[in-house]
Amino acid sequence: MTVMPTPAERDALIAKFMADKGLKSTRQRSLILDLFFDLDGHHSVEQLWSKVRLQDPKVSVATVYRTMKLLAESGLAHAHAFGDGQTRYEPAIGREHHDHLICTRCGTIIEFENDRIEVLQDAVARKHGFTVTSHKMELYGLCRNCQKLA
Amino acid sequence: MTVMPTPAERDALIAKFMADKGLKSTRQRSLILDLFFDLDGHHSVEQLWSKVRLQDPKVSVATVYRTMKLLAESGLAHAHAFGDGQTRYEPAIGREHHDHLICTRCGTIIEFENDRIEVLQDAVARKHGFTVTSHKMELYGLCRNCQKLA
DNA sequence: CTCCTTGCAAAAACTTTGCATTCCC
DNA sequence: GGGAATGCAAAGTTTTTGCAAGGAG
Repeated sequence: MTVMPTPAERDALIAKFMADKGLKSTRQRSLILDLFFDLDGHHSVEQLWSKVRLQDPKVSVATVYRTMKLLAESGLAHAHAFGDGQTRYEPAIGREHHDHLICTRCGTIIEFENDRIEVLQDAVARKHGFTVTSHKMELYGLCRNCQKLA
Repeated sequence: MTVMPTPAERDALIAKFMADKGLKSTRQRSLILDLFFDLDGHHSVEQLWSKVRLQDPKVSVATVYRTMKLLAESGLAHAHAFGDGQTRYEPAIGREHHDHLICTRCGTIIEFENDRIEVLQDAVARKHGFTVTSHKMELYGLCRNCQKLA
């Protein structure tokens, strides 16, 4: 179900993000966005910063924090708090919504999609008068491999 | 669906918790547990500490942190990270599992239960070879009241 | 030229920890 | 009495912020 946007589509979304927020395009921001959207999975600011520094050692971690916060506010990234103390960000462009299965032993994260669950979630929200803008579902347990080892 | 345990049942669960972990019963711990299990909803350590101090101003916040961590490890409390920077704890005794609708504007949290979603979650996990031990589902959006105001 | 953005370091917010003292059992 | 629990303060983590300097439009 994953629909990768073309590079042009991606750039258009990023350009819209900049325009909507009145942001300037800077060397640091472009670098951070390029690296971030090429990543799969869920990355802490620290992890992202380490990749950024490989290409430009002078970018400060504060800039990465500021950029990711803006991205999350605008919906181009999703922020997750999986239980370790860090916020992890995940690209939200050209992807269907999905949820997570998290192995509490080895940390493996598996993504899944389930339309029927989404439908039920919407129904629940409506019943309570909520307009849902986003949601998170995380299932914690043991993956196949860790069940054998435990 | 909420099934309140009798005070005796609750004390039995707490006693088991103490015994299983080899913990001693202290004045501070008893006070913290009593107050915590009388609360509804999701409370930060800071909030809980402020209630504890009303009855015993000398209890330190470190003790509350330590106690809540033990409780969460033993399953008598659930820890949540709802996106503000704090861990919130919620009593897990005598309650059916439930999930949360969170208003991103006013912070209201509504709890709900939906058996059909749970069934689907289990099916998804099985398909990926996972044994699920717990899960979280959070729907973020605007509550009825904030929709009018926004 | 103007305002936005950055880097740096300091600070803030939350949580954990070391250690001497106190308290259960 | 002995080991566990506590209080206190210091330290640890993660994230935010103030401000002077630099950069984009």
